[in-house]
Amino acid sequence: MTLRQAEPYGRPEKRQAITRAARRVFGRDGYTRAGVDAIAAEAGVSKRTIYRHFTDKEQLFLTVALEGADEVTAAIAQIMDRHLHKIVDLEQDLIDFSLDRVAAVTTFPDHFALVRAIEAEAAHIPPPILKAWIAAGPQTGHLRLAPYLRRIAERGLLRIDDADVAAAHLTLLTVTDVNQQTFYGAIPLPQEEVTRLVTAGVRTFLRSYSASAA
Amino acid sequence: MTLRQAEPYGRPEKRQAITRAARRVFGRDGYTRAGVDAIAAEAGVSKRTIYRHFTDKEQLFLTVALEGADEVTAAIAQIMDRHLHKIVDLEQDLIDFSLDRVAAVTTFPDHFALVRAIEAEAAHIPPPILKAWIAAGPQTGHLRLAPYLRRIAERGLLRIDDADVAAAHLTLLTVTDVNQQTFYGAIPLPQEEVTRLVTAGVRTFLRSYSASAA
DNA sequence: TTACTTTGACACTAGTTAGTGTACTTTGGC
DNA sequence: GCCAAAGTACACTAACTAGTGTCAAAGTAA
Repeated sequence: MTLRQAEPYGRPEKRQAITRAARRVFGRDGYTRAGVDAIAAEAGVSKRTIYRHFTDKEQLFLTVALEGADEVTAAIAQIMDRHLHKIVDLEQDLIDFSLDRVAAVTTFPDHFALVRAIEAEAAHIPPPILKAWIAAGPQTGHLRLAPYLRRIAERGLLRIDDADVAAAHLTLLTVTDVNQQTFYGAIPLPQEEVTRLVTAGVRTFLRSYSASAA
Repeated sequence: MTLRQAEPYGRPEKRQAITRAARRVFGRDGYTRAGVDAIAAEAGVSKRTIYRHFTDKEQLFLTVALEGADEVTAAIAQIMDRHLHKIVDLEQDLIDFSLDRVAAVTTFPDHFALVRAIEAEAAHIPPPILKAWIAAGPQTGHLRLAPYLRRIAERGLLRIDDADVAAAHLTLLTVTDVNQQTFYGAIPLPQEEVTRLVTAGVRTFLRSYSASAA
């Protein structure tokens, strides 16, 4: 089972149509429920073509998952740079950053619906591939956030022992909290409520990690 | 669609055999993959009997989900009482409490495998029933934890504005962190790693909520 | 054009699954 | 031992699904 196809096949626009449709249908229906016929219809492509581009329903799923993770990771990297490059008001900047990060879930609804599907399938996905997914997605988020926090700490605005732990905690207190309550966007939450959660999370984070604390 | 059957039918031990088997199979395979035949075999019961006790595969699933939530909630209540009734060393007590709470996931593996299945199905579960599930399970956890924290704060050991928020944050920093990394126990994590995560979470919580902080 | 790759339409296999109908047996209270 | 409720065995349906085979059509590059 290969993670990515080495040799490309067919017309790229067809391939893209397939992956986009697959992302949508997998996210909407989950892996098992999603039918290859439905994906073909959604992509405006013959089912036969799907099986020429991808060997398996499983391979299609995993391809879509990994490619989507890359996309989102790139988007989040931009959000980090936008909000955490230069700090004016640390609390406000962290809140704005977290709100944007949370909003990414609604910006890529298909992908995050797919994330739910992956977590559901976790027990059925071969461990090495699952690890690859974690590495491409969630883990990268932490690893990229940590250096920003470290730099902020170096400027004397935070007091951090282990930046990786701090990054994980900030994420838990904001993004994870919201995602858990909304089931990754499946159940909507009013924006004001999101702001409340994120603000509370950032404040708890800052009380714990601010430089002024003992 | 009724949440619980008003009029009981059949022999209770059969019903229990069915629900236990269903919990296991649903947890192992997920809702869609799980076959009613498999559940019947696992329960040592005729498929026909299942359909005499439950109208639907869906109703069976939801029944199992709600009943399991009650069980786990009761167990967690005990853990809270055991660790948070009288506080000796706050940090150590919170760590021990959280470790036990995390361990509950492995104590009820079938149920928490089912939790994954529920989260996966979130978009396909009728909202009122999903709300009932949230109320019976995770939410109750927070609501019951909050009073303990409030009492500890009243004794001057914590500084808490909103006990519900504090309860949510403690849970996020410990249980949620571990659950996310292990996919609710689907992927094992060495105990020492669990202890590290929980300890770090409790410390961050305490730095933020301890009475000595500004 | 020619030669070649890619795609489409569509029928088809083979397997699975939810749920039902029915006739028979078991169980447990009286 | 009687009887009604409960459970079993099993055949069956209707539907759905992953994946393949085939052959013709359409795009592409020389």
